[in-house]
Amino acid sequence: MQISSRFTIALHIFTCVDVFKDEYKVTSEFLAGSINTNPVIIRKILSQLKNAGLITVARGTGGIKLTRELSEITFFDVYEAIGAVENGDLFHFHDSPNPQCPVGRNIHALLDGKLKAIQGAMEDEMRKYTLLDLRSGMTEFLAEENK
Amino acid sequence: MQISSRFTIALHIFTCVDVFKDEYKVTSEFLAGSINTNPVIIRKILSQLKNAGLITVARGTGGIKLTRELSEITFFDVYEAIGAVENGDLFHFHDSPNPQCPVGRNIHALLDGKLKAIQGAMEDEMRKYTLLDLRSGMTEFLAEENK
DNA sequence: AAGATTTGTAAGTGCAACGGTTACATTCTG
DNA sequence: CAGAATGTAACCGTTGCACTTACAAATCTT
Repeated sequence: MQISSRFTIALHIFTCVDVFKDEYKVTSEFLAGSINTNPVIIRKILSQLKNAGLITVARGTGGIKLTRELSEITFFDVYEAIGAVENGDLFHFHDSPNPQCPVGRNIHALLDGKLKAIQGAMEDEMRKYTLLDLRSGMTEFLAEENK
Repeated sequence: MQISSRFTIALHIFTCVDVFKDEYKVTSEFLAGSINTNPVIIRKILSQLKNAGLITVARGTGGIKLTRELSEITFFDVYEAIGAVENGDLFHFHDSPNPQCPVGRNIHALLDGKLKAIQGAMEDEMRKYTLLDLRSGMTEFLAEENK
């Protein structure tokens, strides 16, 4: 299993919004064009980002605005907003191990801390990258193209 | 999305094999009892662990043996054996972003390294835990129960 | 050699999430 | 009001997961 493409799509959206904000009206239609998917998919993701308080979306007129600086939004914020992982648990624990079995009734408590540490390592790394990193990286790529 | 319960089941299996190896014949049936699932599920997972070279399984007579010391098998080895993540990629990248769009044609290259770093942080943490840690943790839990 | 036990595997079921799509009400601007 | 955009509900097809039944292949015991 993989973490939903909604996560990478969200990052793609943020990049587009900033890159094109002065040049085009960045609507769900426009974004769907760059991402090559359906506008409704985009709107659903925008909805999640809005509910998480990362952006505002203007109805009718269209237009997406960040509520914070690019440097103040990390990959982790986006990952959380998207709900990329059910109940916040990366690992799916098999339910109801046999309580009659000594191993069965203790395995959950035993594994829990270690699995949390593993997931935590991933999430901590996610906190290191901001949307500003993404934006400046894209600027470099585009400059390279225009050489 | 979550990482398949086959991963936690595999860890459960390893724990049982070691805890019960002198006391019972540890068959797929026996394991299914502790884990509370179907023997065929267990056999499939055993098959993957075997293909990865972590264990040998005796047909007919039953019996599971590790090919290395408990301390020589990490959570990462198990995770890899199980194929918990498609193509080895934790993140699902939306396919075919629009190559006509400057962002679309560069987003993949831009994100790739960062996503790999995030996945790498998780996998490195996985390498820190061995089956021996699991075994000794279980021993402690059981000692606690018998107090 | 026969019978019992166990693994290996194919085939099929039900379910849930994902990505996609159509359709339409709602909201805002001009 | 007309036009443009978002918000959502409803539905589809596909895929992977967990589970189950069934049976062939391998191995041990007697």
